[in-house]
Amino acid sequence: MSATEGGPPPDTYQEIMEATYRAFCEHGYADLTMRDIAAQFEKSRSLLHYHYDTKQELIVALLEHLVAAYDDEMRESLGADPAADLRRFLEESLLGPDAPGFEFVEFHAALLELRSQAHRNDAYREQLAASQAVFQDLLAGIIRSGIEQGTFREVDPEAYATLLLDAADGARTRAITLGQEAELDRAHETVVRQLVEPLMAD
Amino acid sequence: MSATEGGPPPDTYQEIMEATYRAFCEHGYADLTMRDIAAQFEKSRSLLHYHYDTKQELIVALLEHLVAAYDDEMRESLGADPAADLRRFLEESLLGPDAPGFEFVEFHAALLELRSQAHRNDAYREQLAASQAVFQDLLAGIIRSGIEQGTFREVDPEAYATLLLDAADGARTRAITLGQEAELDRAHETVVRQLVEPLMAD
Amino acid sequence: MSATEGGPPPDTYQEIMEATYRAFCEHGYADLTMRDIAAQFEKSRSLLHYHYDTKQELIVALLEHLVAAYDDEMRESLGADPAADLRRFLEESLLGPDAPGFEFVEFHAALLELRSQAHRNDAYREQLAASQAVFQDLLAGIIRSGIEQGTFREVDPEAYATLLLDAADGARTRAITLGQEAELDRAHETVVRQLVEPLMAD
Amino acid sequence: MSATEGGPPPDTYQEIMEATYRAFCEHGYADLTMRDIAAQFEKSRSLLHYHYDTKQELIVALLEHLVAAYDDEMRESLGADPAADLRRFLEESLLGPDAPGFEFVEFHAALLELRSQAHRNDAYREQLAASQAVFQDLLAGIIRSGIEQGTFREVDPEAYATLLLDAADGARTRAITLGQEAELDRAHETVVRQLVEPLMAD
DNA sequence: CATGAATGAGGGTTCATTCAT
DNA sequence: AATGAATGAACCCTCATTCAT
Repeated sequence: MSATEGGPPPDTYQEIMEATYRAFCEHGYADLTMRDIAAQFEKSRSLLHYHYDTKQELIVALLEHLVAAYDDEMRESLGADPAADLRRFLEESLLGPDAPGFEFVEFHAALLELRSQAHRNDAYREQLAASQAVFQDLLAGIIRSGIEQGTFREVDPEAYATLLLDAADGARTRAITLGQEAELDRAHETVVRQLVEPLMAD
Repeated sequence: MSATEGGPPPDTYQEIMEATYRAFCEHGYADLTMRDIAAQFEKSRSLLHYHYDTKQELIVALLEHLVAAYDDEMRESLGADPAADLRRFLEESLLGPDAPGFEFVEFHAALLELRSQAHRNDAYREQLAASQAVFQDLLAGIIRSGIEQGTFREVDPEAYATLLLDAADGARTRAITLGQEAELDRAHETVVRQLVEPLMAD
Repeated sequence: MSATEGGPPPDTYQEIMEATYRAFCEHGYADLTMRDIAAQFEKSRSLLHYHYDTKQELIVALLEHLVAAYDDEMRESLGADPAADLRRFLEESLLGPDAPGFEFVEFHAALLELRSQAHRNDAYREQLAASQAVFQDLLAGIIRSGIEQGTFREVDPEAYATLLLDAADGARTRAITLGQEAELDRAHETVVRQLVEPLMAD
Repeated sequence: MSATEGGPPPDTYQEIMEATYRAFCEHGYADLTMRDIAAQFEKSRSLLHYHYDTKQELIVALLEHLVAAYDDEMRESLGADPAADLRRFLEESLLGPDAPGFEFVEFHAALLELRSQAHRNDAYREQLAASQAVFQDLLAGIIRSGIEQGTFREVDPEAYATLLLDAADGARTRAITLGQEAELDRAHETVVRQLVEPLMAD
């Protein structure tokens, strides 16, 4: 971070995050240039560098921004019915949120590009690990609740949560990379049948 | 393809594929330059362009090369015991083949970078779809055999094969991108317990 | 100069000069940025521009500041023994003043960078010419005294002063640019033997 | 050096050196950009980077080129009369060579800018030290010859050569930085009177 | 006086690709 | 078949300076 530390003023921060997000979805990560981001931004390209010394720093800031937003949203979405929570989560994860205007495929496509760089990039890796932990904790919590309620049979909540996330992520990655969006529906059905239903007690 | 159409002479072809593969594993896909590939190649950088008009064409040739090799290998690996075949496949998929010198993590890390480009790149997408089909057919075949033998309970072989591949791929992606290689073992255990064992009849 | 014309208030002026001087010695002239100077300054970067419209103006102010200080110091250092004065001057010029904490090499290295810009920069050139005149007058005065006293043989005081300054400056430049600080001692000896001793009457 | 090592083809090498030299004299060193050099070059800017990886490498190549040329020229210029050789050297050094079209002031001004960077730049420093050694050896050789012939009185040839070079360099630097080209003539007279004439035997 | 925010004009370098032989 | 030479389009980033408060 530059500008004597402290980050951009709130308005500008919002504008920058939104511009970066739009450019991220539109161009993906690999081909994303500072010019692309600036083109989505009302102010100057220099100002991006004034607040974020490097392109990577800006991208990391976007990740932090998104992770924080996810985290907030997740906490609110918990209901009293673990089975319903689980289903809702998988729907959002594979079919996308209802939110209109959310570019599910574009965003996840770009995110996959970024994730593919994480193993060589400490800053990205940390943010992605945090993001993963948010989902993991949420799902494990739901499963644990279900077990305690007697709704779910006894499984290792952490391991089962991971399995669900991996299966959903693998399917999403496949559908997006191969351009087979219809596979998202099929995968959703399969995961529900083979991983959620067997989880129900009795 | 350029140069009298038909591809390089066999020796040169081998050298180019090997050089490209080495550079691919070493630099990943995103940062892979023609220079990097040429550096692994005894002949000149220009010669790469003589045989393959564009960088993308060369990468596609590498993918074709790899897919063909996989395909051959897969067919030979089928045994008479579907449960054992399944286990072996998952081991190779998550823990890597026994083959010494195979850089499992590096290769899959690079491959993920490439896959993340596929949704915008028809040529990559086709090759990756072919590769996916090879695995899909193999696994579905194993499952179908198991069902016919009575070893496995009745499931949709295609859908179940996909689920297994997705779960394994999701786990591999997670382990590699987050730099948590130990997770490969844990994921392998979970997949066997939650997806292979429940498949067994009785 | 900006801001109601007349320069910064005395305290701020001192702080700015000291900050500029420190940055000048630390970074040299060529790589000196307003950021570097501000980093040595307690107040903000903008304040520098408030008091000095341009970077060049600030550097010129530093030169004026230094020349004035030299001038004062020089006048006080004159003694009654021209030969001793000459020797002392050459010692300071080539070996550095006794003053601890004076970064002889760093300062002269930076100054040389600045001098190398003077032929295209009127403002720098004027300040450096003034500085040269201070030394020239001082040395010529010493020599003239020596001749009048009969200590020195008859030479053109102005020309001989210039020769001494040139020889010392050439040697200092050589030692600093080539990183051969030991050459300063050798050059001092040579100048004394070949230019000071032959000056003595008899 | 890039381009599989070995340097540019001779024609291109000449063109690059000449373009770099012209740009060096025209813009000086501090403000010299790769674009400035390319503007003096018939071919593309990229080609400069093809043969010389960095700007610094190109500048070093120019220095090598110039030092080699100096060296050749110097060896040929030696005559049988040490006093005449010395005079001729000082004339060239302070008044410039007869060569029409040689931009004495511009070149030395730019060179001074570059020399002022040498103390932080190993590559420059090495080249400049080599250049200094060429002059030093030449002058010391002349003086030694003169002593052996009995033309000059006995002095330390190395130290006296250095003194001559330093005095000439100091004067040239002064004249150029202060924009007082007339001082070159005066300095030449003074050096001859105070340093060459006293060197003559008897 | 004093500041953080904001800008525009470059500057060096990289890279896939093409050309000439 | 094979090569070294050459190109042009971009890209990230830096910096002095100005603006609004």
